[in-house]
Amino acid sequence: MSGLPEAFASRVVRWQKTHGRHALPWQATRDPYRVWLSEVMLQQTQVSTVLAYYERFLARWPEVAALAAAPEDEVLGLWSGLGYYSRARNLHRCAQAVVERFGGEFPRSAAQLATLPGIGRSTAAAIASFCFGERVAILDGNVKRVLTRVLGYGVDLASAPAERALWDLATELLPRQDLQDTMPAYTQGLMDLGATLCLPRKPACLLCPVEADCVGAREGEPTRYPVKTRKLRRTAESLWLLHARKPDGAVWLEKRPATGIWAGLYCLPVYASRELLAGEHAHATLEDGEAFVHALTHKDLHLHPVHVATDRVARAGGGWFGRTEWEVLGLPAPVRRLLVDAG
DNA sequence: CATGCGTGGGC
DNA sequence: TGCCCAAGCAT
Repeated sequence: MSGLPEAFASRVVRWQKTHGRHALPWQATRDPYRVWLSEVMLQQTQVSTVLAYYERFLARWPEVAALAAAPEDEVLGLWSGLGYYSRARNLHRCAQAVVERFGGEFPRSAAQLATLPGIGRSTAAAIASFCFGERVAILDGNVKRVLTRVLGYGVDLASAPAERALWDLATELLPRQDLQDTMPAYTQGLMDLGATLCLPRKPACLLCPVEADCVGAREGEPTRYPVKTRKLRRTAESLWLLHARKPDGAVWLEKRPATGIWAGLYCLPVYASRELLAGEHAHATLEDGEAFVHALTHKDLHLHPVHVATDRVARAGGGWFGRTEWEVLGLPAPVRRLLVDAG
């Protein structure tokens, strides 16, 4: 391998220390609780979105035992709006597992971390490398882009063998010396390269510390990587939302089932058709609100609010919530928006 | 191995 | 504007 690995790693480390990001609120610590909290929030979520949520969580639960002792509904309430809500429920379960299985201290190896709920291979490696200097590779979206370009790795990562091979290559490229110092900077450096220079559409190769190593740059078309042949197939679905309000302004909400969309959140009653909704409220005067589209990654949800003024909803498992009550619940973003707009 | 799972931002 | 993308994981 012509000595590429060592040169590559030290270039990334040196660049991170001088040109990488150092001011993010979860970077000034090796406390695994804070690093874990940030890593889970950052899964498929951009830094700018996470910042406010991270500060609120840390202020509310300064350590893992406090989070473990919280009610799940309160965790979902603070997570509300961040998306991918299974992360919040796994976060809570993980905190409880750290307390119960590990006496309140996060385990110090990536292998042990990966046994905890919501911590997969990449998140485990991020925590272990940042906090404990372990020599383990992360492979998130940013790093996949950086490494496939540097290596000229032209196999579609949708195939599992291709992704396994890239994990192996990522491991070979890791630093080999002075790991307590180099591993945190290397891990952060790959993320920073992907987030600030090695961009999806317009990579800034002239500023890149590993341009000399980069097959994609040498070929003249780094944006060819990563290769993606599979096309995203979008679908659409219509849902009707019963917006029942009492004269005092309270709203009828139900906790959603533990699986599927918005699992565990509080929500207006959801129906697959106008007829199903109307059939359940034959005696009430229904007023159709303005439908709107809520876009998910794979699906457009066409949401149809149906307003009804009543103080009786004949459904099991829900309840009336006044504004100060529903404001702090975990609500789907479009439902929160609808309730806020309705006053 | 493929799919489901949120939301917001960039171009 | 319709895509693509974002510090992925669980099933």
